[in-house]
Amino acid sequence: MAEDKKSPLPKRSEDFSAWYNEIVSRAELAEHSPVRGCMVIRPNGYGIWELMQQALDRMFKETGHQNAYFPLFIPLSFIAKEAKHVEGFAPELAIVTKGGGKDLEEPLVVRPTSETIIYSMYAKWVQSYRDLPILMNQWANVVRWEMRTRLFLRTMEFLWQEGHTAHETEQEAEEETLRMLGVYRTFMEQYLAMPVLTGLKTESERFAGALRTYSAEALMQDNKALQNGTSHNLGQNFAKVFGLQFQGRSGELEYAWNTSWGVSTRMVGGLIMTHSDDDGLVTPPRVAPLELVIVPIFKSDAEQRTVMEAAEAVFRELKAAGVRVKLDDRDSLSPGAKFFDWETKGVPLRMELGPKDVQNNSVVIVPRISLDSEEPAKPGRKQKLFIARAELAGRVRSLLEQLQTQLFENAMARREANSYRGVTDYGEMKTLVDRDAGFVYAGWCGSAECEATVKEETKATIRVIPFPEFQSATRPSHCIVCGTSSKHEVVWAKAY
RNA sequence: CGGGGCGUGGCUCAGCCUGGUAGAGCACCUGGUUCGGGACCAGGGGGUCGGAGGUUCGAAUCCUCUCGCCCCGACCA
Repeated sequence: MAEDKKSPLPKRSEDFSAWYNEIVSRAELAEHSPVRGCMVIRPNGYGIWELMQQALDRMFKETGHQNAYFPLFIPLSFIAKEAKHVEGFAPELAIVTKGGGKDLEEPLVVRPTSETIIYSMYAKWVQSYRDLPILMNQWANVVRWEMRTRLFLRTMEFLWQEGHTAHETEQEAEEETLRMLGVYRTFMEQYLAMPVLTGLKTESERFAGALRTYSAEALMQDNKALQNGTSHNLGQNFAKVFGLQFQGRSGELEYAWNTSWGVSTRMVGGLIMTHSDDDGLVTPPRVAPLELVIVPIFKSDAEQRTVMEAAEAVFRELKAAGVRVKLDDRDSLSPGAKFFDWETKGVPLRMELGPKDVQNNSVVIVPRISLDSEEPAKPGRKQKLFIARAELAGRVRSLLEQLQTQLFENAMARREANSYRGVTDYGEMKTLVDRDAGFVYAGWCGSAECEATVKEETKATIRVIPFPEFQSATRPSHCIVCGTSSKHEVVWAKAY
């Protein structure tokens, strides 16, 4: 690397928080709005979100869901109907009390989530078991009055999707809850290249009004956990307060079983904190608004003509092959400046195209992170791949896939290297949590007291009671806090 | 809500202590030379210093009030 002429990014290892903020800013993903706690999502950031949306939307449709839209305003009385729900959301509600210059008869809540309005409507639509299941999703914005905010990770208004379903039986609802958690996991692994632990949330971390909450938890590069998506089995709690009833197969009236599940623009923050480095943003190709950028290089006018001609041909070829590609023809920046620019912005592949390449009928491609599957870089240099023009489209496709895979493998290796299994000594756990070691697997008796003790003493919380495939070969026998017999192996970590 | 910090061209900030009506770097515009890892030269445009009030011949600078933002702690996708 050359000496930075522009002020360098804060080092990830020295000030993670400043590093994160600078990446969001320099990659032009988002910025603060004039309103405290809200964010403006800029095209580079929104482009990532759009690709996330497209992939998820497809997956939701494939699992039988339809999109709909419910209103932003919810009568305050609706929120108040479900006791736990109000209790959970009351502190973070934004409430509209005036409209058209007059006090409203009933205050309107700006939705923090839409269970109440949606199930009140489902109640009108459902008569019989034949009307079930209802499988719907909505893409929307929601507002939760937060005290402290971070761009993407926690803002007062954020974008998300919320799936809401109604079923005939508890079992169907549970299957749906788990199916959608599985969809999230697949999406996070395959698109975000982000390994996640899935499992059950403890009672204290449960969604307000749910029977059970499941989540997908990822480990960020500062070894803090990020809850990246949740799926709730709501039981009949909302059905009962909104009269969501149907006539069952045997004739009597029954309450429907609901689920809800959501992921938000928080995932963009998770993406940044999972893959990015001291050179800037790193984006997995499948959610990269730009997969490849072509930087032409030339000196004389004659060179410019031949190089630009070749660059345009390459551009057309890749575009036709379905690659999200850009030709950076700005004449105000030197090639070197463009390299830095696109690196900061996280474009997966950079193509350098100069007179020599035109001569050789080849191109140079530099991947944003180095690929184990390719010729290693010379010491102190970036990995440079020389690719024949004839093989271009195919090689680009395969490099993008390799990059996607490499990112997932790197993230997985990092998570595993920062996971501690079989921890049985509370002192040891405290030490691990204190130095932000990552995920700590330990036994838990199931009591809220022990959970609260740890939270108070270490700031760590139970992220998840992991599904069997994530559990350790040897199950812990005792609760790490109180020493009585262990009910579950749980994963502890400090969280966002 | 408690603690800390900050509001000065688009951005980052200096000037404030020791009042004399604004500066730098970056960015931007024009022209030229450049171009394989952040180019250079020359010329140029742009701010009344968060807001209100006060002190003073004179306020970015001193005083009072006020608004806003950022960071750190208790809640949350």
